[in-house]
Amino acid sequence: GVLRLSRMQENGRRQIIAFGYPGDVVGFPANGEHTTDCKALSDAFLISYRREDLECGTTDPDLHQELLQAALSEISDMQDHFMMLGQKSASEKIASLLCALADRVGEPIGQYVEFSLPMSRCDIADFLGLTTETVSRCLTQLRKCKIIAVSKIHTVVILEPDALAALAEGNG
Amino acid sequence: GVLRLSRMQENGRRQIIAFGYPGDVVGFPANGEHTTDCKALSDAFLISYRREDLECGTTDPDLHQELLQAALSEISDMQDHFMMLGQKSASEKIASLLCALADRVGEPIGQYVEFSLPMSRCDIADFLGLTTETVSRCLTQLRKCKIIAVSKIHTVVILEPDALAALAEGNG
DNA sequence: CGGATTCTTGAGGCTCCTCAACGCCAGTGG
DNA sequence: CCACTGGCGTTGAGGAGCCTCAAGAATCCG
Repeated sequence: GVLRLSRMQENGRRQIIAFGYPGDVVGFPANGEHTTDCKALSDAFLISYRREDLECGTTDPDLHQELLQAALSEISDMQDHFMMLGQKSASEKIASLLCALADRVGEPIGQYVEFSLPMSRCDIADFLGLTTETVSRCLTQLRKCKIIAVSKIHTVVILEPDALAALAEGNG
Repeated sequence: GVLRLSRMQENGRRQIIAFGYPGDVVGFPANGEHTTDCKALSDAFLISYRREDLECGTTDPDLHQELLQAALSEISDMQDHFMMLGQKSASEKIASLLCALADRVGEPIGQYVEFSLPMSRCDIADFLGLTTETVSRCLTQLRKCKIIAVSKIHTVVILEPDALAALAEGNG
């Protein structure tokens, strides 16, 4: 299923670090400490590994190797996320997220691409560094421009992928 | 010395991913691709490793292990950076950065802590997702509040570490 | 010194946040 | 069946914070 990885501050502020989709490796520890919360947004199937097996490279070199590759891939994804958080406007952030999800889990329906958003608007907001109101406004704006359609409340159809991609890159 | 790791977009927008200080491991590849620029802000001494040695865990398990630990630590640091980019105001971002640098490279001078900022205001801005003007304004505001002092233009003295930490956490 | 670059400061505007109200839906209990 | 409730999403009005644009200091370098 889909996982939500988040981190909280004392003030109650929350940042969603990432959404975990099937095939992702999650739960990287730092100094033996886990600093993130993880919640399943839908029924999920997890495979767990024992830390000793992972940290001691000698027992299973292949597994160790896979873990390293997963960590490197995670770093690269996080760098993309940085661009989004630091440099993009609200509508660009929304467009970027929709594009990324379409590539990741989109399914062709007729001539269009459709996917579900199992996370709430609030989750999206905390992921993108926005508020739920802004997320909602940007989505309705995209609807009005006929770039996307929202069939069910948590299901999005991409009508104009090129326009969406252009928006995501800041060329809208 | 100090390194600056950044990533560019086609539009000319830039995001500083991290500043590399002595002891840091930098240059994690993803899928064999390097997607970040790296520039030395001061004379720097680098140790390079051959990729084959790193990727093939069998030749040197200890080195491989160290690399994994470095990657995990990097992920943790990046998660902190997410909190900053997504959830904090401009002055909170500046305070957070100054706190982090003080912990990392601050040197006690008399009863205060001092350190140098080898990066330009523009670099700081692109690191925090702000503009140079906003960075400058926040710094002068901190000066006027007697929380910091700017002796030379790239040298900061922390006068009130507690106040700075409170600001960084959003309790200012 | 002169020129270039960086930093600072100011005025004004735009984006996004805050606060608030309303609609929709599901669950609950009478 | 309906009223009530709470959670979530949408929409609006207003304002704060940050950006844009611009000009003036400060610093660096030839």
